[in-house]
Amino acid sequence: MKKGKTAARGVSADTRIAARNKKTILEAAIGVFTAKGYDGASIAEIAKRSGLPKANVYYYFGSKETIYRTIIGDLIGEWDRALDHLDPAREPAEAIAGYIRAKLDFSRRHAAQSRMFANEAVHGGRFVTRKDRNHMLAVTLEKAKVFEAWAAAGKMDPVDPIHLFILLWGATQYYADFDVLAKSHLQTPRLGASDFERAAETITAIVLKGCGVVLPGPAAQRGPSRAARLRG
Amino acid sequence: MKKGKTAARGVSADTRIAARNKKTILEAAIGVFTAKGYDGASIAEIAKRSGLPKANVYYYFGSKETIYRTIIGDLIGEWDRALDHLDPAREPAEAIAGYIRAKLDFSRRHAAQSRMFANEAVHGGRFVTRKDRNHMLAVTLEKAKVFEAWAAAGKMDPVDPIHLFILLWGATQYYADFDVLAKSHLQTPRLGASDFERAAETITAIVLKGCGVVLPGPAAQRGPSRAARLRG
DNA sequence: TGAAAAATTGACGCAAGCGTCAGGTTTCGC
DNA sequence: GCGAAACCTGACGCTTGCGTCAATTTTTCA
Repeated sequence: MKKGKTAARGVSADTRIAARNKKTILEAAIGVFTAKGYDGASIAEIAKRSGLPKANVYYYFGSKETIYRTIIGDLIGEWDRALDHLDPAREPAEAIAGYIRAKLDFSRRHAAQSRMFANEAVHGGRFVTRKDRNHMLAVTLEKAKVFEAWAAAGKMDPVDPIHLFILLWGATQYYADFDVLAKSHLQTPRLGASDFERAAETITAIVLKGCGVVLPGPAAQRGPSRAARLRG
Repeated sequence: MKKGKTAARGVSADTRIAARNKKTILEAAIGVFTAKGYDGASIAEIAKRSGLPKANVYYYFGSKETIYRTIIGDLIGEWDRALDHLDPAREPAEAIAGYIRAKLDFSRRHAAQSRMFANEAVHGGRFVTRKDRNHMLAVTLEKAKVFEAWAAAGKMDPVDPIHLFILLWGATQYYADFDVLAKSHLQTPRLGASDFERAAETITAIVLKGCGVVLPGPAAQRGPSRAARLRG
């Protein structure tokens, strides 16, 4: 849009100073955007937090929107990592458990970005590019096929894969996005490793059993997965 | 905080005109807050949407914060309705199924407020009063006890009740809060009744089975619930 | 070492937003 | 009908915020 002569230099490789400053600015921006939302965030505050004068922030990023988009774009690529766990070659039990744990772990380590993304989605994804949108859809559909393949192989119930995804996403995001509520419900001043551990156990247990996931191999424990233990 | 002589008249009963205008303003405000967030919303826009001059908005509500708090406060009371389903006297299968359905239904009918609340929570609940906070916690703990009672009675597995709650909340809120993502994943321009129906079926099936909920009565237990079929 | 490129910065123009106010009009109770 | 209360509103003061600019300092590298 804007293109002042001092606008960010786009593609050319960053010098060491540029790389450092950009990183500093983005980190500060994540904090401010997370706390205030897009509209509520001010460049002045981002500048103050990063210890640079406002004009210098504009030197590296042409506008507030550019900073925001950069962060969102960077983040979307990161979700993929957790999804790698859903590999069709693996057994669903360990794959799904791995995904849940990775997703929770990511939410915990990158709580601020998670909240930023949640905020963005709540407001309709104004700044998510068509490309990012398509990427997310493609990945989702690809992984949905994995669930279907497992079901076809008799390794789990034929659950609607998209809604299952939503359930997994919703349950795991909660701890980062609604941190303040989770802390209240769990009556702790801060969500610690043990809280996430317990969350992982609970979600994993319910989902695996709820989807009738068959435990693999010679493992003895197979629980009442398939044979719904209903009284006769 | 502020207390101009023309501030809202607080407790005194509203006249018919006051009631109508307040309602109009709140409805307009919900739309604006939902779209832009607290900081992004401007009184001018709320005024324009409600067809009243800005000064008139200030006549009824002393500040932006007052409007916002009013909406949030009104909403919190509404969650309780869905929770009424979790009555310890009922059988867990139908109680939980009823709760899931009621929660999804609420999310669907009050999507804007749901998103507003999500936004508020993401930003740390700046405007949720201590009282509202305590109320939510009390209600949650009370209902957690219901799950525990069912488990003690052998009607379901001893699942961590708080984390189960979070799973249910997260899964059901998703459709309202992250509407834009859900539409993308489900490849529909608009979430319709059938989408919510399918969501309810999937979540209910997974959670009931996953928590080992025993189906009650002599009624023939229909296997893995209504096994969700795969979409076309 | 010296000139070009990169980086830094204080100050500024302009727009939008919050909340106020004074004075007018309508409604309501009696 | 009439006075008081409720309601309405255009205009204004003041602050915050986005993005710009011109001028200066620092870094790079040939």
